[in-house]
Amino acid sequence: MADNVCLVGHKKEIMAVHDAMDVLSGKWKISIISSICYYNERRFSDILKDVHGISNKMLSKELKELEMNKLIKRTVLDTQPVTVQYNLTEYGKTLQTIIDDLADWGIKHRKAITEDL
Amino acid sequence: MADNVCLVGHKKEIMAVHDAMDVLSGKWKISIISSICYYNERRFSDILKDVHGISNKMLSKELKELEMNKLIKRTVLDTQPVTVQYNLTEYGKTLQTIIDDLADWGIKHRKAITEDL
DNA sequence: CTGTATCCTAGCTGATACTG
DNA sequence: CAGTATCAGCTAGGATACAG
Repeated sequence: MADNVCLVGHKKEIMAVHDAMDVLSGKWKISIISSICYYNERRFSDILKDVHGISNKMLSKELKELEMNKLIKRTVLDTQPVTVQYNLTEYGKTLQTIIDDLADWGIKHRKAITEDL
Repeated sequence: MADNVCLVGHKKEIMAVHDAMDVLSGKWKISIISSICYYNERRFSDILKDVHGISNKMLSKELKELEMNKLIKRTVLDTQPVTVQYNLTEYGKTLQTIIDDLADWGIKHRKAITEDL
């Protein structure tokens, strides 16, 4: 068949998407980021409630990974008992567009599947 | 940017993101979609090469799920031997923005991590 | 070429309980 | 409140072989 159309290829874009997913993939990460993102700052137990179905173990693990990837910042507040605050870093905030788009798409998708049954 | 107008909460947005991720999560789906998306149409073996690291078993499984979710269309061509073409459906094309954003972000992220070491 | 069918293992994940 | 520890089941995912 004619492969003359695609001589150049799109390896770069596909790899870029892959790179992005390296950091964001998994069942929970994007939901966690969106929780922190929409509220600006969020505590452990808040996120636990926001992200439906996640366990404390998973949340803890995912937050660590996001922190390692410099997407979120963890701040321990000197209260009694201890509270911990999570914020997006400046770098994490660059994901805002993607989160917004996903929210938009999710709303349309929810409509699509409920109407389509 | 911060739309903290609503003090009550952002459950709706977070749920919407969650809904979107229901369909898109997993290690491979978004990469597969981006492959089909950038080339308009793509065959099984093409995607196998595009998406680095995926096995035929996984690809087969993920394609089925994407088809069930009406994001892609599968067309068997009457050639010898059989070839199968995958395209985004009109619905699948609504993901284009998200894919583009992810590609953009992925490129920046690649730069960020290579400079940061 | 486009898949299916097995087999097998690492690690993801939930449930529950526990610590500081 | 913010996690950690442990157990046990499930599934993602690779390797290989095979079928239409």
